[in-house]
Amino acid sequence: MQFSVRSFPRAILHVDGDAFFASCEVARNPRLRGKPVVTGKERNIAASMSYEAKRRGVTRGMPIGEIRRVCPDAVILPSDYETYSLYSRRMYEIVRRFTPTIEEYSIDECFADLTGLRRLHKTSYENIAAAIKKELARDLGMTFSVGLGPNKVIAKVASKFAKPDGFTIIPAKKIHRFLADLPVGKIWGIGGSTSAYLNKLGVITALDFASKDRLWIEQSRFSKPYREIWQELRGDFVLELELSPRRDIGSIIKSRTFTPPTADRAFVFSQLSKNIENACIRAREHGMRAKVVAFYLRTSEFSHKGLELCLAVPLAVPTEIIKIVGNNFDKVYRSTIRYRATGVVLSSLVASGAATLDLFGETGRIEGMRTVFDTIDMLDRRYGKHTVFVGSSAVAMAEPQHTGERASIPDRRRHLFKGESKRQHLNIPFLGKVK
DNA sequence: TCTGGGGTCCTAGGACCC
DNA sequence: TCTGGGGTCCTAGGACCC
Repeated sequence: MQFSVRSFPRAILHVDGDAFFASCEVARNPRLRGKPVVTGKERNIAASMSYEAKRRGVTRGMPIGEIRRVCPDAVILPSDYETYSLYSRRMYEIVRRFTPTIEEYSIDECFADLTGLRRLHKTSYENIAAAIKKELARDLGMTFSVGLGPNKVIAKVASKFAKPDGFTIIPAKKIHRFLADLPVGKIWGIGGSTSAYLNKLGVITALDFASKDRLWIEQSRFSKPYREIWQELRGDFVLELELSPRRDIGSIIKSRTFTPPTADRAFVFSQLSKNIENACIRAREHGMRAKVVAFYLRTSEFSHKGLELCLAVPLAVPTEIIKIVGNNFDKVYRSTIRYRATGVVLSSLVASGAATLDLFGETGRIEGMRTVFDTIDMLDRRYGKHTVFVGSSAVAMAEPQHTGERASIPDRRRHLFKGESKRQHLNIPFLGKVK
């Protein structure tokens, strides 16, 4: 078989969190270290378990009752996706210290392209990969299995080769050694149906597949994804990384014009609230919080007037920002002037990760809100934006004739925040009660 | 009105992933 | 190996138009 001559025509890294959810729980609460930890209590089945729990016989999907039987001292916790996604963002940020070319593949995995970075870091690809792995463990308090290969498929083989805490380098010339004993169905992208078909054709191991020639592949009528996997198993680089945008943007602007112009204070403020909400969604998408908030009102004569506010604590929580802006709104608003637009600028953004290294020491109230809005972000991703929205934006959401939005408002748009009282219990129909 | 090739768009279903 | 829900990608086929 003819594999690539060079070891790393491209140097692709795959990083895979070990027992990620359980590891996040341990990282957050060091007293759990060394104990059998299981998450998934809210669904009554194990979603993720520490290696201590795995050694005691706990498996994915095992009912809680059975877990207690096989491992009576298991620490069983409900899933806390807000925390897991926070650790996930931190993971990406650490990898980004070494390369901007990263694909955020899933909550506990990413790919990174190290090609061309030997000069910058003045060392080999292997040493760069080792340094990334070391910083991940040091800064996150959990282990990762890391694989380096000439493409994504081989990098995946490498990271799976030794788990947990694995570190596997597969230069193109050594690929065949790693594929010889690997069942073809273990390859990323080859599932049960295709491996059954391959087995019928006499292809049992990944090496069997990689050794087939192009004519055989064409005659066997494989679709594009399988032809690409076959190429990558031979050492070619085919599957591009789907690059995830950097999160450290400088500022976020949200503005909206409405017609006709109006002097209605409540309406203008609700428009501004809606912009703040949208800007905060953006900030949280990027894992950032603002230290400075500016808002402005544009008059029907196209002049505009605004105010810049410095926050004591970096925020990406709309209710807090809306409250602060509300306290300063009348410094800008005049009841005799008709307005045609509002806008908000969030600037001096800081990464939530950096700003929250002392995350669990922050004030309870804001921390509670952060959890609420992480949950809302999750619902937005799942059910579409503005499934839930804050009370002061309700007028803006419900008046399509002013904003040009479609008139129909889906049933699941529930008004969850009554007024601006501080602590609410949100009745989110899909999740039950969320605090 | 018919024949026919070729393009675009949409949908359904299969396969696979986390 | 199974559980389960949600999402993406690809392909094939149908409808439609020129």
